[in-house]
Amino acid sequence: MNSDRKTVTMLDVAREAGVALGTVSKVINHQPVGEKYRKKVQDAAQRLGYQYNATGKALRTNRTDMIAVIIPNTVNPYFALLVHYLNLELEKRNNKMLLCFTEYDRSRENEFIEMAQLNRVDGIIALTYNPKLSIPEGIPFVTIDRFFSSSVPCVASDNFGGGVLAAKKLKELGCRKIAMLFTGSPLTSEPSKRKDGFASCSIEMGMPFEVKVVPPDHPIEDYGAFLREHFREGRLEFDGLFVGTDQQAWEVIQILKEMGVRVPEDVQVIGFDGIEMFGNHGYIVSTIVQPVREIAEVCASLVLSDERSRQPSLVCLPVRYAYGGTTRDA
Amino acid sequence: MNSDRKTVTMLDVAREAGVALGTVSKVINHQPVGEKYRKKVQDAAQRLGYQYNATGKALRTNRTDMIAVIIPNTVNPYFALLVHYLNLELEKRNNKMLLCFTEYDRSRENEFIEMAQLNRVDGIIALTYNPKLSIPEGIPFVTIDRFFSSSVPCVASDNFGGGVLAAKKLKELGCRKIAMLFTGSPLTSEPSKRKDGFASCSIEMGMPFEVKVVPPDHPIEDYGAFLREHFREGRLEFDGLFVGTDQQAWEVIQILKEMGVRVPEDVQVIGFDGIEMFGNHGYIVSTIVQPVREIAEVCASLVLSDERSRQPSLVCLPVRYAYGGTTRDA
DNA sequence: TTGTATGCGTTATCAG
DNA sequence: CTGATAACGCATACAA
Repeated sequence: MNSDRKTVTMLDVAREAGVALGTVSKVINHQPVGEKYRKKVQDAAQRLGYQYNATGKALRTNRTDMIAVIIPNTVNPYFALLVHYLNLELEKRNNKMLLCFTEYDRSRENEFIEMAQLNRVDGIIALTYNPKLSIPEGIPFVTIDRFFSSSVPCVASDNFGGGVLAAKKLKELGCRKIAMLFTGSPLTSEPSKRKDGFASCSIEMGMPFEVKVVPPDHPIEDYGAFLREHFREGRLEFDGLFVGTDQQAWEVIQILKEMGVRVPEDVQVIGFDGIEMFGNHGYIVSTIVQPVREIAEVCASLVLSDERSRQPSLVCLPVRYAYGGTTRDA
Repeated sequence: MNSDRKTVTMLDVAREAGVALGTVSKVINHQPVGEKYRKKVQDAAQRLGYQYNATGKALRTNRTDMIAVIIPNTVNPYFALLVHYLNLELEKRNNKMLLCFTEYDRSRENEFIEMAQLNRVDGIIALTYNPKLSIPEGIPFVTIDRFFSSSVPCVASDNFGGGVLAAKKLKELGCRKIAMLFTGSPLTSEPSKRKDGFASCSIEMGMPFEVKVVPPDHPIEDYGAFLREHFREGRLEFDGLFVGTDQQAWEVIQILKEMGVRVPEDVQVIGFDGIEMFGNHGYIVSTIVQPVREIAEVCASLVLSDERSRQPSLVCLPVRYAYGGTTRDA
């Protein structure tokens, strides 16, 4: 019964097989080796129950085949979807994923970056909120939805175009006066362009509109207050609403219900993100859908790319509109 | 401009500080060291921009402070919540989380276990579906909802008790004939006890009941067929339904709506899990709530425990009932 | 092609 | 309390 007396190393396998250590390494790593040797090594490895040790390789090569993903959490369905596809794309490229949840804590964001470096991850993909994020130099770093500098690639969907699309769609669906509700982060992030596109398009179309930006702390209460201000004689001043995210759109709809405003009869609502009930049971609101899969693919591809120079500094991916029951285009 | 010419090591710091390598290691690891030496080392480290390398430590100590979590995905809200709390508890104990998504693929489950071992994780927490899971010997292993053997700790909520609670609640809410819809995995898993508790309690209470178990492939279609079989003269035979999971309960309710059966007026529905809309906006159905936080806590605590022997082989955590709009106890 | 020897950065032992 | 030195398991340049 010699169980886990001592861990079996490549050297042990080499001795057992009657070959040299280097030969074993080559067999394990699928490098060209004489067929007889290959078999001898494989047999010996089998006999001894040899198990490869990735920490040795990591130390030697300074590569871990591991990418750190830094994200607020996975409870938010959009983040869950993003993580899902990121994992898929990383796995496809033979990389592991080290997941770090920040819970929107800015100091944690920096701590995780530090931790990831200590653990010698091969790269970092980050969706963060700290405007003063300390982005390391020597390691591939890709951000989602946050532009820091031209040397740090940022991947985002076409937020401006999404805002334009929402405004157009509301007009097309017969709206006469529309509003956008947006929660503004202090950091001018890519998502803030949603309101810019909305405003720009509304002006161009000659559509009466309003944009309400509220601070990130209590968005829903502030949205409620705004809506009540514009609610007179049992009627909402707007017949079309574009809300910054699907979740907020859903929350706004709850408020509207309480006010006795019907959706989509009295007011049509469009959100942003493309969240589906349970991931595949239809959109929870009419929405501008982010191309999550493509975003993940570009992130993985960029962070693992050898070409560190001459990388695009901002990648914008196209969005699309989808019906979700809160507009009148069934 | 000497940027990343060469990575700074403890030896470099030792030389710069004029002390020995061992001393540097002790300072870094907060071991007792003369105050003067400590300062010298810290200054030198600062000056050189020294950065700790965890791969060296991993090789030397064979510990990575990393726990692998193996789970189908994070798109399912219940899994998302579980991962959320697992991460919290692991982080609290100074461990990193290596997340592996199986997408219910049984061979992948085993591959991830293999991968985790190669990477020398300190332990594995797994929620899997392969009855022939290859559980390694030399590494702490904790399962969720699946009992394999008394040497592999399993953490689950009190599924039997949850089934009892659901039956009791339905009776209490005035039901006269009830049914349980359950998706059975080929592996007799802990969750299957939900139906056992339901049946046992119904019998004891003298409540007419039925249990419908369908294979995991097309649960919803089969549920629909079952419901239509028991739908005669515009009326459902049951006035109370207990469904295996919240998601399935939600899907069943969609089917009932299409059939013209009103919830909760005509039939009351109770699910299982305790899924909330966006994690904190109220339960999506009336439900038996799993103590997710406690499950995560016990998992983390068990997998990191030194006492490998004399660990409980099955930990059952208490559930509770919560109203979610699909019963008549508003 | 195969074999040998060295070093990756850290921890731990053991003698001062 | 400090300092020199030997592993940990692997990859690779270089010699055969």
